[in-house]
Amino acid sequence: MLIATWNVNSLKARLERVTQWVNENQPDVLCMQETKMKDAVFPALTFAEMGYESAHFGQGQWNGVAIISKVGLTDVVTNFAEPIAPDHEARIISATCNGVKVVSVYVPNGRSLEDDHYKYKLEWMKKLKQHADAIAKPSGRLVIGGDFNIAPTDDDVWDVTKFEGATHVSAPEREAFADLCAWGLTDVFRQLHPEPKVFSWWDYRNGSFHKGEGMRIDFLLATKSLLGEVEASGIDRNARKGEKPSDHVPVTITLKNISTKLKK
DNA sequence: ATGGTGGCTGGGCCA
Repeated sequence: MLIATWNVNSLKARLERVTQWVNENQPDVLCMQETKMKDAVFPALTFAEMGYESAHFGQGQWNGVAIISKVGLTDVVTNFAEPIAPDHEARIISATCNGVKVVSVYVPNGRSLEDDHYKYKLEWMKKLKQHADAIAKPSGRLVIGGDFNIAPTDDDVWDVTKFEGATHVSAPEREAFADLCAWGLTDVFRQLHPEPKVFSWWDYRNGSFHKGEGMRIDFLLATKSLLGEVEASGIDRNARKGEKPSDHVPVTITLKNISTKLKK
């Protein structure tokens, strides 16, 4: 079972790149973020023709998250699960796909350490942990995929000295991420790939991709009970090349056994 | 270089 997460930075602008990547890689489940569209224009039919069910939680101009699956998609929850106070933006959607609880998240950026958006980000991370608790037990089969807008360690940033006083690397953000993991989640890519300076995002500006100036801020976090089934994890940096790329690339994990039963 | 690029939009915000 191949699960992927990808901040597509506008599904309208990225649809051709996304369908091409899906056709080539055939993920069983893909979490998307920043679809930047209303539910009414989400291209469900396009994905259906490719064999995928889909669920989208959009708001329009900004944010928007989705899950597409070809191994079943049930129990869809938009926004945080009850009784958590709902977010005023479309940043989280959950579903069950082939016995795995899958959550697609777009964690707030934070903007700057002084900004109210930064407090909102930290609060949002607390609520994400509550959400995990509401829909699964730490012993359960849960994967949270998404753009966390947090680089957990200095190894996840090209040059941390460029980030003094900035978001994404601050101690409170990293503590919030560590707290979420301490609930019972593992950053699967990091577990399998200890090497530093492997990134999932590069700024469009300044030729950042060409210069290797990126960050690893997109993750698939899995509960312990799934770790024994993990065969592989990857970051497809090729997706940052070519015409009209997103500034993020897909992150993937492969779980053994549990999808083949559904495929004829 | 107080810049740069890209995606909303339709001027300026957001990332």
